[in-house]
Amino acid sequence: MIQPRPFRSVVRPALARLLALGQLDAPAITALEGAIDFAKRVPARRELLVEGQEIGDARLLVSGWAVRARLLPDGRPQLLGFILPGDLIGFCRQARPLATSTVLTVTDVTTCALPPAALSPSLAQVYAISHALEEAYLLAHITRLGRLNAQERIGDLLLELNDRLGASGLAEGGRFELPLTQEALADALGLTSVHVNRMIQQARREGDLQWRAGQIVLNDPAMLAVKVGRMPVQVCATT
Amino acid sequence: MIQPRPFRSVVRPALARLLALGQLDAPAITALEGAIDFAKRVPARRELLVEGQEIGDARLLVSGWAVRARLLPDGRPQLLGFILPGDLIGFCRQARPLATSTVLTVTDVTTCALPPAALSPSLAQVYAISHALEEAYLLAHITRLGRLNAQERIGDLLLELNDRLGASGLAEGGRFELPLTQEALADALGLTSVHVNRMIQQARREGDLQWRAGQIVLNDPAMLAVKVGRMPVQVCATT
DNA sequence: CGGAAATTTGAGACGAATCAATAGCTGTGG
DNA sequence: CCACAGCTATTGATTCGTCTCAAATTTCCG
Repeated sequence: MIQPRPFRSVVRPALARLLALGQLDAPAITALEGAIDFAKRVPARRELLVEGQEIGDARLLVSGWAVRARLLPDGRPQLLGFILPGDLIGFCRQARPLATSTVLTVTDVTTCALPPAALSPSLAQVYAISHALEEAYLLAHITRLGRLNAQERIGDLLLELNDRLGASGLAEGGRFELPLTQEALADALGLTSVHVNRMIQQARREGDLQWRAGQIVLNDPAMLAVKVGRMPVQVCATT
Repeated sequence: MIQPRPFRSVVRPALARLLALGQLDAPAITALEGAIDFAKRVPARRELLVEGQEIGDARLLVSGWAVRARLLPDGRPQLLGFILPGDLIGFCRQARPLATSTVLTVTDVTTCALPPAALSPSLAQVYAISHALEEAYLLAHITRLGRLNAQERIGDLLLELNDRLGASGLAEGGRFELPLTQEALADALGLTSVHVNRMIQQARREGDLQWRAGQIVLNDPAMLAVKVGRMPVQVCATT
């Protein structure tokens, strides 16, 4: 029998992530599955949005990783946040919005059109939660940069990624794919790649993590969370 | 003749700021003026929202300053962003939202209920722009903490405050009230108050600014912007 | 006027950056 | 299948920016 939806297994994480944010009714799920079937591939290191340019229609990241980044006058980038499967891209409410940051693909990626929120109240609610979470991650990033030292920043970011990927089934037991170079990590964390390297090695020596061939294993996420003073994220009350 | 609206002069900045964000139709302005007439006073150093607790109805900051902050386990606060007259407080779209940060009054403050967006499309648009701007300021803050040195961080933040206060008429020609201690500045910028002090003095010596009795004067905002590599903020296309 | 808060100053320590070089890995073409 | 190019990761030596601790001074406010 021919498989009608070839990407189904790849697609599950994005859908799983949205479902983890809140109940979705049948029309919403149908619309999302339909949209995902028409997902388009984009190679690594391409611009999905450019800071200051007009944003077209919002999209959903179906698979792969992207980042929000800002390029400084001196050429060095500051990575503002990571966009993972199930995250929205360019979702805003004002008319004729301009991108406040550049969005770059990190890996090969698939994205699809975002079904309109008007389609279902449950869909609108999930989008709102997703948007609120995105802001919460920005706040967490400010705190990381403002008050944590290098070792804590790395640990805290990896824990956030572990949590977020966990919601879509892309992380389990502290283990997940991390398609980032140490330099990219440095650009996110306000450090140099040399120093990130030293701190990663220290974390390895201290038994906090393993990292080989793009695979991260956090040996004890709960313990690491205590070590770096991490706080959980929640944006709405669950009944 | 008796003045019907005693706060009118204090109130203008908040209204001016909203008008600066976009056209507002008559019903929207009427509703805002009406809401502002019932503004309530809150003394300095009170919590308007508490991280993790449910947010009630959104409010508008009419006068005074507030901050979004996160308290770390070790007790030190990280200030995430400043809330100025005309800014929204607790504006979100998801059901039963929880505050992602604590909001503290810095000075004595007045706030009023936020007229519902449903009242007028122009009001909804202005709220959306305000919300998008708030996110843009978070991104700017991440960049400050991630890639600027102490001197640049201070200059860049003061320039942002100058721009934002300028939109409501509370800053003019680089001059504005700054009701913050050097310690608060340090808590926002990921520095110590000792180091903020030294850098402020250096900025004074270099002729970049004056700061006496809570009044800041940026001697040459445009030049300072070049010096710290500052980028402007814009969130939607103006026709 | 008195006391608390905020600012200022100094000396020394430490974390992270910088500069520079080496080693490992990946893919590509001959 | 090997050689080479170009990233990515690793290591070392040194410098620099910011923190820490401590104390003095000024400003603010009741």
